[in-house]
Amino acid sequence: MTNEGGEAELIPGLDDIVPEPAAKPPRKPAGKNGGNGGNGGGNGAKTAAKPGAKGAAARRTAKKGARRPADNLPVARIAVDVALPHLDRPFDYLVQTELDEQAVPGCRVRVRFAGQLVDGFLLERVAESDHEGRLSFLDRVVSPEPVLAPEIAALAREVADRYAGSLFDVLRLAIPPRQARVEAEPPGEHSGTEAPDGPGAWAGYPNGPSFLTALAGGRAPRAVWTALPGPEWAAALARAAAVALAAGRGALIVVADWRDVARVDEALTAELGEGRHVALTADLKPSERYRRWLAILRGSARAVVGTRAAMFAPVHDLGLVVLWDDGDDVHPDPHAPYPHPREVLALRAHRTGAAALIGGFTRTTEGTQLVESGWAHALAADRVRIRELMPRVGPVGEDAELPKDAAARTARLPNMAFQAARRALEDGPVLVQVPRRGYLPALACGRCRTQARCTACQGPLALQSSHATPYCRWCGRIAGDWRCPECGHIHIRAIVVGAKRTAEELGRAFPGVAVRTSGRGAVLDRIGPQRALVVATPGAEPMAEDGYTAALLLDGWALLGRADLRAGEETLRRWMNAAALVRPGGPVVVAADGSLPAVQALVRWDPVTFAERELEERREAGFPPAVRMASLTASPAAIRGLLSDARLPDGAEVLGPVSAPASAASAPATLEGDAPERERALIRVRRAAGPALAKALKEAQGVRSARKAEEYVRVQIDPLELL
DNA sequence: ATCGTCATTTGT
DNA sequence: CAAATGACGATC
Repeated sequence: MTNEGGEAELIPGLDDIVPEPAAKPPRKPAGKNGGNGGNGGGNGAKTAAKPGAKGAAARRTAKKGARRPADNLPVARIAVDVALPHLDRPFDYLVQTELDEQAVPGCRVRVRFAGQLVDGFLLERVAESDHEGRLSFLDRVVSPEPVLAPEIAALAREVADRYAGSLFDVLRLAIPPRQARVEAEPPGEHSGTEAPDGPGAWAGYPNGPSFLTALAGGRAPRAVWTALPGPEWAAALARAAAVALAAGRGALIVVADWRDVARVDEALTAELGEGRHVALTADLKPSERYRRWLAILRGSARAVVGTRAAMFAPVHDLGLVVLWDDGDDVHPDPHAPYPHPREVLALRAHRTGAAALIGGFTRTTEGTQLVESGWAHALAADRVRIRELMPRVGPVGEDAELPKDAAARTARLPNMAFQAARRALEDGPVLVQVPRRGYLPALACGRCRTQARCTACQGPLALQSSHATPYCRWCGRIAGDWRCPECGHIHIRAIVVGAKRTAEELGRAFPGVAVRTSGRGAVLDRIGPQRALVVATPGAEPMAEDGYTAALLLDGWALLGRADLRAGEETLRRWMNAAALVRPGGPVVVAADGSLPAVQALVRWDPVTFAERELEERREAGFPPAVRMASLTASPAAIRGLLSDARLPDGAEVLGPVSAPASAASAPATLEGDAPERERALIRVRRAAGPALAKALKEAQGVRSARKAEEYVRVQIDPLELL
């Protein structure tokens, strides 16, 4: 189902998003009947002729009460739930006459596979099988509900191939567990949709109205969106969804967390009324989750907003896919094969001819790649409008003057931030963004808590292990002779730079002001217009009803100083997401050196130029997304084994293996007591070789599993953490 | 987990 | 030389 040409439907340069042009035709189009209702199906005769097998077959048939294959399309192709990569292909079974009606494409089945009963999905019914040997009958049809829609089946295969994973792993992500009781409930009825009038929040974007017009016309415009600061983004998304629905198509919106789901849900209710859309979040009870998912499957809900698992929601006649804040690191699914919604939604948009809208307040390098390849258009407001809505950002460097106020000094609050907050607190809530506790072990003077810094380059000091000598995270210099520049103390200690501690200290610096915290464990959704200090970790900032009067972005060095390829991009994203909650023109104080590119981008509210430059640098350095990477995590021996089996594409570069970053090593919760030494190798190829790389790794995994290699190598395409 | 295949051993 | 045993690999 592809679309006729439209202005925005450029496809050039789409190296890896676009699959091979046309999918290969299904092997045996369900043409004619199997015919001859004899035992054992089409190829049974050969096997039955063997003397030994004959008696056994006869016995089995007699015992099972002489099951007979269905007259029409007696062969079912089944995707079975087995973990072995080399078995990632359909297996054919016979459909007995009793199950003929229920065994519909997409239904859940149980089959006997290699001696045991396993779950499976029925992919299609065909007239005959290519399989040489005897076919087994289905064990049973779990439910005739066709939970695996054809689009999702094809998508899941594509996603599995893209990520060197297996089909069933993807299906597990795509299809929620069955709830028999919910399935039996009568489906609700819903009304049609009228076209919304006008572009609404899209009026602020020069290309906005044309995007909506193309969407309304049933075309497939694709855009990478840089949203204006403020709360309007949710309404804009709801309006786009309403336009898709009015054109008779469905809409799917993926966001990062439950609070964004709630915001978009609210906006959809305002736009569409009740009952035409559903929200899918991870915290729903399984029954409610399945109820809503079934409403989508059955076509009674045409618009969906949800977190990452919703990317596979079986929306009918998909007309629009949206990913909000595509740089958020919670988007990629933590389950194998670790698909990213940006990729999955792009594949879906392409497959179904749906429009695509990917973006946030910032611009990711991946989004920039999509624009530069011609896959999507840039959709941003003009500078005049941006200036009207953006906050007023002022950087304060590390050497900034500290306030006279003793409490504010203790809170490590630069004077400029202290004064700005004090003024802004007279009009309403002030946001204070602090890095997550334990985000980066920071060292400070054991007496006055002044940040410990490298004497050579001013970089942050850190400890390799708890009893080692501190070293500089920037230049690597060992700081053996550290002395506090403020008080002369010579002992250094780790400090907890966390929301809770900062909140206490700020409370003392601003006596009489309510301090509220939002972070891990207790995340606030929104707060009122009253004066308050709101201390939040990145990503947990509550929305303020009329916007914050000011924001303090503290400890920028901790974000920027991370040894991570994406440190700059990610820091800017977190800053902008917080700063976007501030009233137009409101002061934002960022504790970081004003000459840094990320700080400049924030001051000018220009994430696009920043991302373009960043992508250019990655291109020169050979890093994603300019190239495609895969990571292999396992013991060094297993990694070497896999690499020697893999026929890597030309030009593939193997980096490592070196000892794996902590999160990569511990990701799948292994119950084994002593962890085997985990190392990680990276494979780098040019983007065009991405599909070949995935294929090679998948095949090598298959070879290993067929050979019963006991150690499993974790393969991840596009790993988020690189350094 | 189980079944079938094929090579090897064992029994006549 | 046939029957029994066992290793291996595919798994419909």
